[in-house]
Amino acid sequence: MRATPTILHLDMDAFFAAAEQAAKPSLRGKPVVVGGLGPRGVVATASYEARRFGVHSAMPMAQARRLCPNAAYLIPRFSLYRSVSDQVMELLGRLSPLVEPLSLDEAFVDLEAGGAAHDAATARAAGERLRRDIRAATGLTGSVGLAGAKMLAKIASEQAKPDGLVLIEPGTESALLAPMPVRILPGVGPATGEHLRRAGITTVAEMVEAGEDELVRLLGKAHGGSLYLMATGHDDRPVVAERDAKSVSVEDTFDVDLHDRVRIRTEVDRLADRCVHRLRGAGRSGRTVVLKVRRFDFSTLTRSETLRGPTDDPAVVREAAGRLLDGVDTTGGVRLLGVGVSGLADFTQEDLFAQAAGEREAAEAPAAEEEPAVGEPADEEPPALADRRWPAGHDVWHAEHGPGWVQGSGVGRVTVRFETPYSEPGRVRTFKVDDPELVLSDPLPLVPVDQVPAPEQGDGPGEPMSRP
DNA sequence: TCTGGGGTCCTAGGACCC
DNA sequence: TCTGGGGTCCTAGGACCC
Repeated sequence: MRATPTILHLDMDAFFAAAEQAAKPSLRGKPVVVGGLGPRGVVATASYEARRFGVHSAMPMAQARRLCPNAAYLIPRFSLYRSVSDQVMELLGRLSPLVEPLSLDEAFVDLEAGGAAHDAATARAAGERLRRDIRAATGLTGSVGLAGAKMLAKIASEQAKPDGLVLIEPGTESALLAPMPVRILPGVGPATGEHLRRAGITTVAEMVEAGEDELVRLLGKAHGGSLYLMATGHDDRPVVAERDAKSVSVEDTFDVDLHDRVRIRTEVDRLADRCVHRLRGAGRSGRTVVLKVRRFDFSTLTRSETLRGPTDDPAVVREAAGRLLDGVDTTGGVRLLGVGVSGLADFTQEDLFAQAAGEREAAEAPAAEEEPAVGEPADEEPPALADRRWPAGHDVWHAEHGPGWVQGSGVGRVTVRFETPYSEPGRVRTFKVDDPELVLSDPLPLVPVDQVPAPEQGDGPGEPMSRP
């Protein structure tokens, strides 16, 4: 806990939904819900317009549709969000070398470490300038919290939402926290909240009153102890940049439960391959393989196996996952399967081969097969025109009408709205799904590249996304 | 049409070693 | 030979976060 409010927490407002509204003028001011569109999808982000209908993150999509039938329902486009996030993180990096991203849309910054602020006034100025720069570079709004500790900076940004800034003056934290519900503290979720409620504790003040020993008795040593510190406003956790990932995992929830043992096995194989693909993309290998199974009744189990040494060999991970699956009863059906690798090490199989093989005739060996980039489709035949998918919200290009996005598709037709981030709301046209004039395209930058203010020094605000 | 996907950290018991 | 204790690794599950 420092005496100056120089820890900054940035949280972008309704990030995925706001990015879609920036990309699609016809959706601005309207309810937008981003999430999984399948029968078991959930809401990732709801725009503020949709929140007024009671729609919120993690809500089943079916429930959201009942509450807000007229919203636009869109599939997440992570490539777009990642590129906007890169621009935002680049702006944070100009404030300080100590930037700790928490997700695509959230980060802590230690302003003091970067010399960007040394007291409340300079911290506030830096926060306001950051908000202006983010809006200029991305067209989106973010909320800023400033305080002398991480926890309080995060609470401040929450209070600042949307599109605001809140600074908590050091010395005022205890009074501020006292009346708040226990759920405000990071680490108090549904279970802990209920636990505390049964003990008659509903506010932060009551946690302080209960005392450390009582919280430890109720919640355990580590959890109780750290929550007592939080409740009393003590939080000395430093801002730490760039932590290495400790595990990599992939999982799929199926539209309908799987019963067929052979099918379950092939899905596990595919998940193992996807997991290894991501692992290798990160230049890592791992020693422990984890299989996750969620059954028809939502009960979830994991089985793990630790190998003799780290691997990034898909066949090895497939076989380990397969052995683990052999020990799992799947009668009744399986709704989710997952494969993960932990115990990560910093080398890949290629390194091992290179070491083992020494300098053995690189020219003689066939070149390693090129892996497609993470998130991109493998090197396959392009689908036949009639088999192409038109995901809702995806950008397209039409030879005659230019850039637009998929508003919907079905019964052999695809509906496209022709507009761009910089245009007026556009017109809708409908085409056959096999129209050769129509192709999927990459997202456009939310702000025209030539209008992004140039940085004072150093690199530009990230690569502009490619145009079709 | 009930409940995603990607992570982190903690606890607790048993094996194993010294 | 019997008994005890501590440390580390592995496995499984659960809470929490975005």
